[in-house]
Amino acid sequence: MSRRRELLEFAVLGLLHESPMHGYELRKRLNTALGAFRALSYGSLYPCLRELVGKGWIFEASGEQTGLGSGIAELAVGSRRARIVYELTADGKEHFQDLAESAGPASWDDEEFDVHFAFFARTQAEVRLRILEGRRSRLEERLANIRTASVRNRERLDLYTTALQRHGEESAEREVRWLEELISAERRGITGTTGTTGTTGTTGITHNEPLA
Amino acid sequence: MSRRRELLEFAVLGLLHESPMHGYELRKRLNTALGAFRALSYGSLYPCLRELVGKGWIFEASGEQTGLGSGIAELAVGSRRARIVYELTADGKEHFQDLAESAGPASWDDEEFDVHFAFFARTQAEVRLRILEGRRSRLEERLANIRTASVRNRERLDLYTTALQRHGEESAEREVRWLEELISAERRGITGTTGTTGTTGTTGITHNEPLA
DNA sequence: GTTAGCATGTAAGGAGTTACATGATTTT
DNA sequence: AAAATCATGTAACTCCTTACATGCTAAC
Repeated sequence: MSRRRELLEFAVLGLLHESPMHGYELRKRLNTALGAFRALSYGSLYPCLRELVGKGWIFEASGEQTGLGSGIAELAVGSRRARIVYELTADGKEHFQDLAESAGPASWDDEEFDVHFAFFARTQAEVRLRILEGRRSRLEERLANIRTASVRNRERLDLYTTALQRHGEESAEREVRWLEELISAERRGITGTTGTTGTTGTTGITHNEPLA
Repeated sequence: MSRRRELLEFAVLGLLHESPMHGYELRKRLNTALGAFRALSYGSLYPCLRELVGKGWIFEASGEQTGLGSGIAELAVGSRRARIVYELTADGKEHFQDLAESAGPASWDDEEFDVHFAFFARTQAEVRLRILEGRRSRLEERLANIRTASVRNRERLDLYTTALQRHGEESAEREVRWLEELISAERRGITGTTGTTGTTGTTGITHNEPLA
């Protein structure tokens, strides 16, 4: 199973952890809230949901919504089309915790980081710190590369390339600062990241069309 | 042909426009300089090169590098492995110009924008302006979405989600400012974007591991 | 009355990554 | 002497997007 697919499963479990949802809504949330899945198609989502059901991590619950709370799934008798609402099972919750707690080098990547971060509220403080630090050092590597490159190229580049390079450098710098604030807040045991003054680019969030 | 593949072809033509290169180096440049192709594999690149040759946009030239300038392709007799150096044909140059000049809504997307921007030096001023403006309004849409969303959610979100949202918002704001500077510089006819003070996130550059 | 949005799916096809194969050369 | 890097390629497998099919409901 591809890393991307695993990430999708993780994200779905995370969203369902907040509250039960049906596919359509799930997709909307994934498209808007998480940067990684802008442009996720049903052709990806529904098969994924089926698999999660098969694994016993989620189950189909009824469509409570509109009229009569029939209680059983499949067809919401009265009103709109049968909405299949998915809910986490006990196993699903457990599996989600495992995933949230497992932070490796892959988690420092753009997409993974965003998803992990999105579920920080349900992640252990210790793991949060590890992820934030891993992410920071990843960005610092990048910064180092940019800098040596810009030294190496001295004058050789046209103005636009230079502007782009600069832009990237400053973005990375700001994100490092942002992370540093989060890290020190985390170290103080203060989850209250109220200020969040300096921010930046690569949380990938900029690439989102947030909550429509 | 997928949009992504077209973008790759565009990027390859653009890089070869600067100077002839062989596949291995081409890949390095794509992985580092252009954000869109971090993690491009040979399995994608070589087939792409073959197709470009087939279309008559590039051709295989000799591996001048090490020893004897044999002049003919295929095997660099003396030294290292036969390096196939690719070069643009006249048709290729023309086609590249066409692509560089064609700016539609797709060009406002993250990846496309980055690639287009990378070749701005060989793009008409008029087109540059159109792309920058398109990109800006795209980002402004996003900003509007973020803002209405954060109003809608008032208090409902945990601290991390809020921090993330904020971070995204500020990133987008900075990039808009960056674009604005570029746009006004462009309007003044001054290509000299010397200052580039305010920058930000989503040029996607932050997501790069620039020039190794 | 018609368009747009809600809601769930399937099938086909393309596209790209992964993994493998090979071998020279430079660095450690 | 080994390991890393240069250098080119192929094949299979997987995955995802695209497009289609269906039908209800709300808004215009």
